Amino acid sequence: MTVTRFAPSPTGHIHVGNLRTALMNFLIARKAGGTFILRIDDTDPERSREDFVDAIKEDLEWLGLAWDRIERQSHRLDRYAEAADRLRVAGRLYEAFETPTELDLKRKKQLNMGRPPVYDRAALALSEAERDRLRAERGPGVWRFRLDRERIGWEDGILGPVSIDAASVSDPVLIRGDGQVLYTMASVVDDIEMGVTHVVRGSDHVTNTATQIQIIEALGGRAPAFAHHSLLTGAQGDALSKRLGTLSLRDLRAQGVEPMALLSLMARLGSADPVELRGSIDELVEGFDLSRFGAAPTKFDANDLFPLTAHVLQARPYAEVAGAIAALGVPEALAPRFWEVARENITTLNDLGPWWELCRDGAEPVIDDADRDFVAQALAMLPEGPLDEESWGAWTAEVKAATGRKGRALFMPLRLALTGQSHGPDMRRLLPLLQRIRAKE
RNA sequence: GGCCCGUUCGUCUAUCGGUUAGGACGCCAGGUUUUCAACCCGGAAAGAGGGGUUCGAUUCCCCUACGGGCUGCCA
Repeated sequence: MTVTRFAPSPTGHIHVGNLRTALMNFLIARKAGGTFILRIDDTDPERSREDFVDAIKEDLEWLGLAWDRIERQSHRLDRYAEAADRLRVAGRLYEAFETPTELDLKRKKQLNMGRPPVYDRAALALSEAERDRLRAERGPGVWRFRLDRERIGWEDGILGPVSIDAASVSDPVLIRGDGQVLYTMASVVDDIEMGVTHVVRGSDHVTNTATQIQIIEALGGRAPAFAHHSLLTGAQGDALSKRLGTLSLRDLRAQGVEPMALLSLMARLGSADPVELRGSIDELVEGFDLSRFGAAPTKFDANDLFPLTAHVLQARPYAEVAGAIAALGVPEALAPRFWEVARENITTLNDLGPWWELCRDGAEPVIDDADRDFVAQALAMLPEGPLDEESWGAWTAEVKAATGRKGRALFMPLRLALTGQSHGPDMRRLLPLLQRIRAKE
């Protein structure tokens, strides 16, 4: 049974980087017919916020990434405490009392001497009496996991064989001085107890994986299959984290990005398979292959989302946008035709508004001096009363016969006079929708 | 500074040592369309640099440069 999880901490909104992780885990579970767990990493009560939990769920629902199970780490504190006890008994957890300032100093010293900034394990040499004294003086210490100093290797689902020497890594702090359980610990305990079989996460976790493998083994668990995807960078190669403000899912949604456009891109970006717009999540599942992803940092350009979004919309039946169109104030009698006409000329649903305004209010005519007489003559021939899809053809044929103009010289001045712009929907179908023609007034 | 990963068209990438270095997106040109889009067709466009190994390196090894990550009582 394949079990994957997405474990966001509710300290902010989900952004494209998170989404990539979430999507990969989701797709792996779906493809294997397994379970996808949404695990809210809310062990830190100071920074976790309930409104972010809601926002995360809302974003995932918007995308259609349904979870089979939801877990909250804040409900599992006793499990972490129990695991910590087992590690203590096994002699793998030791209390350390250095202050952050002291640690910082140690690191700087090591760096100056050209040595790796690895915790020196001074606390391991403390006697019982010294520990009691420090505890009395400074309060409870932090609890560090004693790493076995050997090379830790695994077969990574994306990176291939990876190995890290534990001697180049500090013994990780698992429990803070105030008793707060840290990510490294909570994550491992949950993965073991929830039966997680596959973990996909960003390559910023590679070193964590090495230490977590040892913790898992110390707890008698079996390490899941790990895979680390590359991190996204901005289009210029700059770190994406600097620009996350504009790349949260909420912002993308507000900009009109369609879920399937976003998912189609994220499921393929950085992989050897081409980005193809998929119509459904099932199709995404089918075409997903983790082993096709590369290890190099991946440039992400939000602009790539818009052509995909335009494609999504062009294929969308009226029934699915009826609500959005009604919200613009388009009368029901006009709405289906309005959609048929406008959808080929929009990038996002947000672009619908201006087209409706054109239909409702008409446009300030644009008339070239050279065409002034021609346009006036043509407008005089435009029939009064309701227009239909035959009107444009009949009218322009009549104008053509009267003026001798044809082709672009015939049509473009009329388009400009009626719509105020040179681009737009098919005039034959647009004309009947125009509620006002200001050039005529 | 240490550790880990990486570097092929603008972008994402293919190539299990011998290829006219392929595809996709984007871009450009043409066709179609009264416009735009869509669609069709065509085109431009790439192996970071230097050493090895080899009959032969994009491919294997080393060095350099560059990029990303980690080096937290964050996740």
